[in-house]
Amino acid sequence: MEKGVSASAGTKKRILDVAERLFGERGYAATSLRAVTVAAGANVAAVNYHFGSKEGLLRAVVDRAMGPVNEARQRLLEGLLADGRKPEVADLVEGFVRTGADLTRSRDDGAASVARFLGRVMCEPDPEIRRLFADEVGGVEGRYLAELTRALPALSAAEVAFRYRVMIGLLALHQAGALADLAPRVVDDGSASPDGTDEETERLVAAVQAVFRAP
Amino acid sequence: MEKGVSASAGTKKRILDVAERLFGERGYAATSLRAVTVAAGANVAAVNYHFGSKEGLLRAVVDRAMGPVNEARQRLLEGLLADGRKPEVADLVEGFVRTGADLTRSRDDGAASVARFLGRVMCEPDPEIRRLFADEVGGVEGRYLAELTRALPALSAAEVAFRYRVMIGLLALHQAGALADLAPRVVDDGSASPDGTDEETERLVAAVQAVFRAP
DNA sequence: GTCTATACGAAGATAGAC
DNA sequence: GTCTATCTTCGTATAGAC
Repeated sequence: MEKGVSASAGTKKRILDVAERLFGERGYAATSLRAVTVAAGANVAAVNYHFGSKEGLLRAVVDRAMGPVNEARQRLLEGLLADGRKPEVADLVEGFVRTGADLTRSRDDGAASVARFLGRVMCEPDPEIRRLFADEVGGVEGRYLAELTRALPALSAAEVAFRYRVMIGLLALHQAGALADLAPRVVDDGSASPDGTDEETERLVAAVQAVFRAP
Repeated sequence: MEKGVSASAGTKKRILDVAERLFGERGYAATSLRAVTVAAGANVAAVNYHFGSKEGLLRAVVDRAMGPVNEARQRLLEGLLADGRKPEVADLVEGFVRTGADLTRSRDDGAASVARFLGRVMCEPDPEIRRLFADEVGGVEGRYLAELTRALPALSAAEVAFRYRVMIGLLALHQAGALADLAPRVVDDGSASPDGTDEETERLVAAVQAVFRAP
């Protein structure tokens, strides 16, 4: 237990890494534990040992993936609320979307796969998975919803909640990569951003801000 | 072939109905042919006989479900283009979204299940399914994209295409019922619409219009 | 032609031996 | 912690009853 860097700890991490990638690529239901374990160089039963079940593995992957996002959102919200300031809707939206979308660059390995995984999980229809995800995410997200409601006194709570769901939904589709191929893409006209900034993320932020700006 | 209302035609239709419902509830990958056939009171092999394969069944269900939607969109577009008029963005969006969302009421039975099925299929990650769906839907949707591009000369083609994908994505989430529970719903404050009109659809139309209105 | 009964090989998850 | 064995369930194929 000293360090845990025996072969075992490596196995556990490897399973998490592979599961994250495969769940993201094929979806949770369509991914077999066998596919996960052989790709991780582990035995089929190792999953049951480490995580109890397939759903336990999913929960562990979600935990690990959402941790940094939740922290970033927490910090960002505290920044926006510092000195008793009243945060702007545009800033709340931008912060929320960007902390999700920027996930792609925030991890050492498997950059894109975390994002795709989370987006994919958010789109899963299975009520059990939805509940699992809501558990993990509920706390911080709820605070954003509360702040948005406070910043939009002209709108009914139901209206704000709807737009909030639109934001989460679009973010999920974006992260899942589903937004990118829901329709034939227009050939890129050379306006691709040169360095780190992602054009699609910018557009997403702008779109969600537009939704919240509506009367 | 005269009428086809022997017991057989009933079986084929029943399989389609059940598949539509189950694919919508659990997703395509997670639905077994056995679950479909026992619920339809038919034999496992009947699927293979009538549709060739599981994917053939999916294709048939998509065909049947999208037919009326494509027709409605086609008619609507022709109406907007009549007399050489140049359609408004707001009308294009409203027509497109509403023809999708109103699907719920347009079918005799299994009203909601068609919509959920289509939304669910649109969210499937499997590239083969995406291609299948694109085949079915491409024609009419492409015309809407073209008209939107024409109606928004100030925006780059890539920007219009992005917003178009946002529209499709939100519609898919809405139909899949995913928008409804992506976040804790606010308790309905009694403002529920009295008769047929769906409050959520109205909000969706407004949200998408807002996206297209952005600079 | 429609449909059923049944079988096959592959792959899945889990339990228990080691 | 790992491996093996087992039991289930999957999609598909075949043969024949109506």
